[in-house]
Amino acid sequence: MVGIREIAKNAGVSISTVSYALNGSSKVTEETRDRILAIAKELHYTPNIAGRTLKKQKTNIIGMYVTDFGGEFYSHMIDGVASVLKQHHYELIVGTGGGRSRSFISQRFVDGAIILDANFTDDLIHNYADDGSKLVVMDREMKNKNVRHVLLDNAEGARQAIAALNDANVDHFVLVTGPTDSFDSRIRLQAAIKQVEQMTGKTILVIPSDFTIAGGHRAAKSIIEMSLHNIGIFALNDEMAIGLYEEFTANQVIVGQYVKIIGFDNDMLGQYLRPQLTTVDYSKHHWGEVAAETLISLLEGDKVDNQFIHTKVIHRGSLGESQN
Amino acid sequence: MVGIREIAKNAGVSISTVSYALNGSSKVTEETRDRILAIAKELHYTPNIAGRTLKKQKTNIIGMYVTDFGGEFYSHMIDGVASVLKQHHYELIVGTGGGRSRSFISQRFVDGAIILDANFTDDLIHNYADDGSKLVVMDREMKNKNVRHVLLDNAEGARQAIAALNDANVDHFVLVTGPTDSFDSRIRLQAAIKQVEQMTGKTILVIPSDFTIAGGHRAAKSIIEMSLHNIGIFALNDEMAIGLYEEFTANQVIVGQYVKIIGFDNDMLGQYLRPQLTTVDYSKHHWGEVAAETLISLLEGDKVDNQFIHTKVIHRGSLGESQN
DNA sequence: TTGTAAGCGTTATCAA
DNA sequence: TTGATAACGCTTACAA
Repeated sequence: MVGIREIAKNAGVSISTVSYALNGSSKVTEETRDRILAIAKELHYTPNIAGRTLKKQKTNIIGMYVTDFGGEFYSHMIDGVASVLKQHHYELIVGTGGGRSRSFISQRFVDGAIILDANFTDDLIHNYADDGSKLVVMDREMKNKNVRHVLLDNAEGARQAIAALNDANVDHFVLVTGPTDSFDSRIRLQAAIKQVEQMTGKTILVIPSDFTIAGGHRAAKSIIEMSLHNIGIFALNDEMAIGLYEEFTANQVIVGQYVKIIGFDNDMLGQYLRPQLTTVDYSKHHWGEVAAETLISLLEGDKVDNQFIHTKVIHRGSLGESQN
Repeated sequence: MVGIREIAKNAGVSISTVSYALNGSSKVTEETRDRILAIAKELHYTPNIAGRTLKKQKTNIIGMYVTDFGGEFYSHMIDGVASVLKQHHYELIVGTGGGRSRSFISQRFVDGAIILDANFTDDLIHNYADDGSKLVVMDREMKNKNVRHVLLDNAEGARQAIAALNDANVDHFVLVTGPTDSFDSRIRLQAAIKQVEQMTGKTILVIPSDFTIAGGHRAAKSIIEMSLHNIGIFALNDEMAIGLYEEFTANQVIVGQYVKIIGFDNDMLGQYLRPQLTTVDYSKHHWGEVAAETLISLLEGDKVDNQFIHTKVIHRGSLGESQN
């Protein structure tokens, strides 16, 4: 490990001069700066971040916490986060709150964090925030001076889904839910029910499920047993919609005709179903960008509000739409 | 930010006593320890990692670098890495070498790193290693005292793929490659050619492509134009195989009959094709585990060799196999 | 323009 | 068993 002392010795100057030179201060002559820079390069000098952090009390690193690293879901979002942070000269590290790396927040290893991770309880987040950490949450509502939420407009998406089913002239509305402890599921369900009631007054059947493909299988079995006609299913996420497809197909129930399905999330797999899955979409990249911008405003002391991300329906055929 | 000084003041002891108590040293009486711990808790004390790092010259954090966060490919691998690191009390952070976070390595922000990221050049990795960083690479061969590679046995996988095609009694072998700068592609291609020659002496057609779905489309078009009969295609990754499927299907060429396809990687999407894609599989989770174990051995100064991960063929129907 | 020295929060050596 | 103090690598106010 070569540090500024060694460079100073080699250059025949003091460590402060080295520090000034390295940080581009105008206090040193161009000549000494060049000399020092050359020596630093020759010695493969890289600043020790621990030393700097200790002094500056700031790492310029942002932590992002996700429940797991699975799936393309997070991919675009993280890209969005990273692109904005880069512009503002922040570095991004990604971890999962399940590990101990969440302690990076309280240890000030990160200047702030973006949380989309069920491993964090609300209480824990409040504790961090009350100790002064600046946070953005993407999977829950939260009211705290040091926290902002950047949320998908789940209610809007649910209303759009119901409207789309209604446009497809279904007679029965079936809602397949996620787990009860899911914030997204609760909001989507609530908004969907309300929308059906306001829009149509038709019957609503709620099938509790769990956001998984297997959950979709089970839901499809229940639906088949009831042998209703002309039903429209709003699967509160696409994974379950895939499960529904698989089970219906196995039972010769044709999606888009006897049963109409709309999902939520625009999972890539939906494009590989036949007919392709109609779903509620939103830009994950944009969501990430907004989260990052919000966190930076928070860090820089700017006034900033909670944010919402808009949704829209992508029609692909599973409501019986004609495809071009 | 409450530190050990403040705790010391509250407890009426010196900072060193606090440090001992906090670190569970047997030098302090149980009584004072308990008192100090209680005060620390009350004050919401969390150790400042920069201070500790500066003193210990060790962070207990491992960095993992991936090209992008996309897809389920990395997901299982990272899980494998994380599980092993956890056992050894290391923390994992994940970044991409495209950003500046790769400087964490030279800055000693991480004790070691696992690299599976085309953003790093071989030279850069050598530089880090020559400066003393311990590294494991998963996407290239590398000979350096401080580096080990943990690689997929690409050659074995390619031989298995060719053997499977041969068992399916194809007359022509078509190889669809990845980009020429891909290490995986080069090894797979080389081993596949050799295996065809040794096993059969039949004709080999190599179609250069790029590991993408679009590349698969283009390759399929070339193949259709040639109107050969009874051909077996080894797509050097599954994404291209998906592209092949799509294009063949659009041209009424039935996969598993007129054309037989085997892929590589066991991408999840392969299960959604009809017939399902036969492919060369390997455990990504295990791969990650081995990489982590290798890095830890390297960090602890244990003697450790380069490692290889085995492959096997999963038969699903795209070679015309009968499915149960 | 350059140097001296204090201080960031922690650990660890040595003395008491 | 506890305390005083140096040290880790860096930045920065102040002195020269």
